[in-house]
Amino acid sequence: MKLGNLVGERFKERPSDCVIDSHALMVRGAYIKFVASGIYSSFAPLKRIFHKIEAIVREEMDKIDGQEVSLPVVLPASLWEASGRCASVGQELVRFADRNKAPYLLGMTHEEAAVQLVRESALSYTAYPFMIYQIQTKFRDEARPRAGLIRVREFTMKDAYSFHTSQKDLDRFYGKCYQAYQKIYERVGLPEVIAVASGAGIMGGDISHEFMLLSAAGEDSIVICQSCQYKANMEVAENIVENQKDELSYPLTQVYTPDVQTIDDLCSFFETTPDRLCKAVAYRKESDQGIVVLLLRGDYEVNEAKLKSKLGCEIRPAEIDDKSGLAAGYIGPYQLNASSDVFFDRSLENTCNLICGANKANYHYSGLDISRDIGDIGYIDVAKAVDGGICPGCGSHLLSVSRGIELGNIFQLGTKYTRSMGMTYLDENGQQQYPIMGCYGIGIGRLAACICEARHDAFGPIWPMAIAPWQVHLCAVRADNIEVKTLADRIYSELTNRSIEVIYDDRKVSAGVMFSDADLLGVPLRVIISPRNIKENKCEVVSRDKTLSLKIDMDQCVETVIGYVRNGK
RNA sequence: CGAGGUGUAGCGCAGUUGGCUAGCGCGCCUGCUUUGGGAGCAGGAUGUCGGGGGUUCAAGUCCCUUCACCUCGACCA
Repeated sequence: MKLGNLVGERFKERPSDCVIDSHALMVRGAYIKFVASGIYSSFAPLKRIFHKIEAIVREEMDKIDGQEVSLPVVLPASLWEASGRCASVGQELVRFADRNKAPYLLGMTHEEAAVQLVRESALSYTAYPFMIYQIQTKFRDEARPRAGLIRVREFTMKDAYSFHTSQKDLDRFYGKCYQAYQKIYERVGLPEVIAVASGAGIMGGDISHEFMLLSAAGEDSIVICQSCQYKANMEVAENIVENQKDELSYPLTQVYTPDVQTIDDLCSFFETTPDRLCKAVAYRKESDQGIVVLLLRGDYEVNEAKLKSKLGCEIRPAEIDDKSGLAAGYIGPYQLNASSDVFFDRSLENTCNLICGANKANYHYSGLDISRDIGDIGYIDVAKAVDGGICPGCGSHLLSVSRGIELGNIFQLGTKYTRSMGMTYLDENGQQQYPIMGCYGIGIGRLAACICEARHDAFGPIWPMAIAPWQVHLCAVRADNIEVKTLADRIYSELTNRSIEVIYDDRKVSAGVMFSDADLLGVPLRVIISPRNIKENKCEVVSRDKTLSLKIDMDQCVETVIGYVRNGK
């Protein structure tokens, strides 16, 4: 198509509310148009990118025997009541009533709808296994959309659901899907995406992986071992601490510490380091409003995700008042008010001579030896893994913590949904069984944004050939020159006739404008027809990533370009 | 939900202790000149100053209220 007809205004100034580059470039290049917080319309270039990504996703899903289906966006609330999620999921689920006041909701994930679709169609074990998938709009009323297309409320997602008659078969398929995902990220131009072990979140289930692009703009923390294959989301990363007890355990001694509350203050007061402190953090459980006190070594942070899953309920930081019986800033394990649940983190195992709060204002203890002073207690793992920490996989001290953007996930769901929704089949022995499920998601828009985030320069995105909105950007520099125009028109129609996707710029604008717009559109191959080139009977073929720049004879132009396109240049 | 910030033309912004017809750059339209990295000159169009209420002779500016958006946190497949 001709660039002059492409609707959408490109401009050079960076929009003030864009924090990350992919967002700024997508606005500047007229890929997206803001509609409301976390809600965008897409212009043609982005829609074309979506089509290509979706085509790749479809191919890879079909290769592992996926069947594309379509599930509704609007679902009756009763479907989610059956699984229990109507109650368990919070405000991100949009609920509304139809004209008859019947409750409905907007699908944010489709396990229930998937089970509902196939429930009566797979009554015999011979129907298994199978996988259904769809590519569809989801709506999640996120508390805080951000970063352009990275975190939005309305988005397109490929979601897939597989059904199996044994854990072994689910394991097998899970592995195939894992590989299919890696293939997808490779094909769309992000081979550096890694898989990390993750938590279940609202999906429920056991084993799960997230596919992550390491990026400073990421919202997740990822723990990676530099020496083995261990990779995990911070939410589930095990934290291992190996302490050596001092030879001498000093007696527990109360010390007057006026107005010394923070870790920093304590360290300077006692002239010591945070690892010699026993820190206390208090939470309130949402389930019964009970207080939980967590004790951990002063140089570690609480991993609230791990704590939540240990407690099995939501938590929030406890506001410490008089009623709680806790002395804010001076909480310690020794003679702690017994009305709280108390947990000791692993980081305190095998320690002595610690400093801790004395449970009364302005006093601390020194010389704490937990096994001597508190007794024989169990330790749990609720601290955040740290840079340089011990790897649970290989035991090296080579853990590093990075930021990452989640580009997809795969879950083993077990029978949570089939059981709650009464989906059964008869096995070889005529026994009624619940199928075991897996589910697999990829956000299409977020993937496009991440490709832009990972593949751009100061002037615009550098789209990989496989997903670029067009394959070739044809520039007729000085289109007012009849010779240029005639030649460029001819090249355009020849390339188009050979099924090459060409965006053709024959506007009567200066070269600067033309090239800047081309940079913003990020098309991988650029062909330049200009009076200067025509004089030598040449045309120019350059790549957006600047790795290729050649002048070739005009009559070889079409073949050369087609060659590069086919090679995925 | 907590804390902070911003709303003035399509975009980026200025607008002082309230004061005349609300400006600048980019973009847009017309004409002429230019033409290999966002051209020059001349002319032109475009504003409920986020909304509502108030104070005042007078409000973009002060007060109250409300909405939207952004950032950090909380939350989150």
